[in-house]
Amino acid sequence: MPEKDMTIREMCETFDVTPRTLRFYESKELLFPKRDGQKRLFTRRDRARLKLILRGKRFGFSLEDIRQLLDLYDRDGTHEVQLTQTYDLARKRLAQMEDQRAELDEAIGELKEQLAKGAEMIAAFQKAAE
Amino acid sequence: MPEKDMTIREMCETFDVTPRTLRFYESKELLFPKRDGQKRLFTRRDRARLKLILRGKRFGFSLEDIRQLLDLYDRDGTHEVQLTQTYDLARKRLAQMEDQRAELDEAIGELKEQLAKGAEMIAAFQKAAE
DNA sequence: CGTTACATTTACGTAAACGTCAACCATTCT
DNA sequence: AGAATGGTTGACGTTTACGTAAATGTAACG
Repeated sequence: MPEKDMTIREMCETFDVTPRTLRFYESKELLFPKRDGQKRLFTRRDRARLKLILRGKRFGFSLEDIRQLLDLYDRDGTHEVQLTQTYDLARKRLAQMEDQRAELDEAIGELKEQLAKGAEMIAAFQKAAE
Repeated sequence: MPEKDMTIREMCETFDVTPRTLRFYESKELLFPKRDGQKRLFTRRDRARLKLILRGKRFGFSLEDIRQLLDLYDRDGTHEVQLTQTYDLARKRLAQMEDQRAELDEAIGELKEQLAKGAEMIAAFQKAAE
């Protein structure tokens, strides 16, 4: 099953993105839809790439990072050097994310403390108001 | 001890921010330094506010949120309504942060999986290269 | 043939939080 | 006096990931 190429609308519905987004990604050389006259046709390859793009975004990679990663895969995913580069970038990103998580945890902790104090104050007011 | 007012430089060193940042905060009505002629003099009040601003930023509040919170405190921190509003905003923000942490955890988990796969592939290559 | 629906390109707009000049004033050291 | 130091006010630049508007095209429906 070749799973026919998809129009921009179909892509939008399938991946929950806007047309603007797809055109933007094309302009950034993240996607390379074929053309039927003027209209874009997104191939299986484009769909695969888009999935990776969206996943990458969830990971917090920038589009530029993602482009480079995709290019690495494309150029020659079978070379160890490139695999290793990709791997290293991902590991760095993971480290960042874990740092971020630590900070977030701290902030959450602090904010909870503040909230506890706030709750006390409000309670005091309500008592006083009786 | 009135702890003399501070110049912009002193503030920068004390709080590790740039002059631009302090002027920017003033322009956004987050700080209200006095003037000695042209020069800004940051009072104890400004320092207190700046601390809150920086803490707020760590919590991920926008400057606009922070400004509103500071205004609430300023206007009349002794009214229950306003306390409650502040409290609610903080709780909403906390909820956001916890959502964010959940997403981040998910992404970290996924990325770790990917890394594991990647590590396998690299290992396979290295084996094959022997 | 007219309308409706959906497509295209180009280009400017947006948001946040400052950074980075430029040009100038005011001390103050030498 | 000249130079260095540090302050000031604009005002434009930066970054990222698109949004939005304008003008135009194309294709199917009735």
